[in-house]
Amino acid sequence: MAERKVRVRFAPSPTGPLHIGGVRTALYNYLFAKKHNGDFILRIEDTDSQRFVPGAEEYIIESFDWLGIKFDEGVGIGGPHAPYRQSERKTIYKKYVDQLLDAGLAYIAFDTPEELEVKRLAIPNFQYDAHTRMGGVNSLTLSKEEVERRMADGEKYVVRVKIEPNEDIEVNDLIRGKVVINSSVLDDKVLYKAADELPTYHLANIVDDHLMEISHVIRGEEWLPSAPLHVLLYRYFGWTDTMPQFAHLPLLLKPEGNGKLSKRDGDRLGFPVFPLQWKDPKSGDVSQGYREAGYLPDAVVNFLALLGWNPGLDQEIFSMQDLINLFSLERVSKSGARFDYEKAKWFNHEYLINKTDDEVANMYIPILKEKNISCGFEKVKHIVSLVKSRVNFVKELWDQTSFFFESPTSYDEKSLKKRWKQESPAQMSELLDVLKEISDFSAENTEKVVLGWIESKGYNLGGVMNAFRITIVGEAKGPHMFDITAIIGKEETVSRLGKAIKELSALN
RNA sequence: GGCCCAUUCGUCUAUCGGUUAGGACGCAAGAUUUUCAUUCUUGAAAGAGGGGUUCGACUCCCCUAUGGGCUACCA
Repeated sequence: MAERKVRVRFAPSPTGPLHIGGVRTALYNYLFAKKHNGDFILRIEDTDSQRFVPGAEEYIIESFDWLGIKFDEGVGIGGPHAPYRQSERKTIYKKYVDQLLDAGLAYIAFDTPEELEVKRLAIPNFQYDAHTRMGGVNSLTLSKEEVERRMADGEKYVVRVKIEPNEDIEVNDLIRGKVVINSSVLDDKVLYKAADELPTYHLANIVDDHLMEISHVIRGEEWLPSAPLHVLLYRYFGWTDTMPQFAHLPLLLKPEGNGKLSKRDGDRLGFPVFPLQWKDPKSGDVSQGYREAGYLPDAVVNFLALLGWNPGLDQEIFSMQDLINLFSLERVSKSGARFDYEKAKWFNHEYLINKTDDEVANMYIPILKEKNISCGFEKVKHIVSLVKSRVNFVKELWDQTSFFFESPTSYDEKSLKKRWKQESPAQMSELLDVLKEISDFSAENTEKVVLGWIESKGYNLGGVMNAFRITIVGEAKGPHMFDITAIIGKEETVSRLGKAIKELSALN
């Protein structure tokens, strides 16, 4: 095998937001390219003018930008094989369609979609192939003059590949090994539509991969059945020497139930299936995105990388560079992977606790601003350091820290029942007096004084501290009590305690 | 229906003929803690079924079952 520069591509169709499965496909392509010092190309396959959705292309680019997956060439970047948008390559495809036509490897067909629909209904397992094409309206059954007349009249036609039956076609898949399909089960696929002067996926894909010198085609398993058609096309064009190697990735499946992961699963089970939030331009429906849900891009990448691939190590946390170093197609699994949202959350938690307090504070400050809370950076940083390990997402921080900024407006029932005792009001009153006398309100000093007081009185440590906690936090949760009091300060501590004594005394 | 692909704990997976079948998420229990968490320890939990091949199969082959994909003038 001759040495060939690794060049791979991600070729989405701009028909909507990028599905998380597509993101994984792109990620594997990226990892493979970088591992082999190759190029990663973004090609937009917009050959279906009917399904084009405005904004989808921008969405795709923004998604990869967020995830830190960089393209070397393609739409938005440019490169030696521009243009990278298939709709801008019409004239290129036309030339290759004609080449096939001239060689007798493809033919022109005038059958309308309606006529074909009738046949499909009437004939079981109907497909346009060697057995049925002579019953069609095409350049094989019509005279040359008739074909020319119809074309001159502007009649809409398509170009179909002519597939010879009874031949076993081998596809060498890097993940699955040799896959053999008999050409008789293939149909004469449409390669080109005169109506919009655009090729279909199959033709455009082969021509572009060849022209762009793609060395490996890494795509979803849904393409496996048409892979034989693709190797046939390489053969028809005489490009077998440089035909890329194929690797078909297992699909991402629903977390529960049957079928592959879909947009609706996200809505139903309450998790994003798209990298970024997407607002459908037609319906106005908004779909959740990982970014908006509070995920860290590195966590998403790490999680996705391990969904269908495994380096064979016990380690699970990998940086992008680790993934690049370790990645290999041989270690991609063959069976579909069920999407596990719980594990995705765990990955985010791991990445979050590995962020510095500075980084987390910077992510948290905008959320505080939204709540009209202004607080110095150092103080936010201190608070974050105390509770960071408790959350999976930055936005969950509010739940764990609101009492640092606002005094409790109510007291949690369950906590009261369990921790607010008969003697609590009296003890809290005494504590109030003790606190008022403290001048150095640092965590260390306050703790020393209060614990000393508890001991001298012979009170139960847990009993006092838990009641105290309820008066300050509003419930039985949160970090070390004296860290809290030091942060909110003496005045606020005394005020909250006094207020709670008043409100809670009535209970007993 | 036809064709293709797949099948190890609930989930993601390791194992590439010989292991007490390993790890992680989740779950449960315990420890730590002034609370809640975190953390730590421990536990339950798997080779779809049936035939072969072999001294020996999770691992190789066949059948069945199940799951998935494709079957458009969509990608």
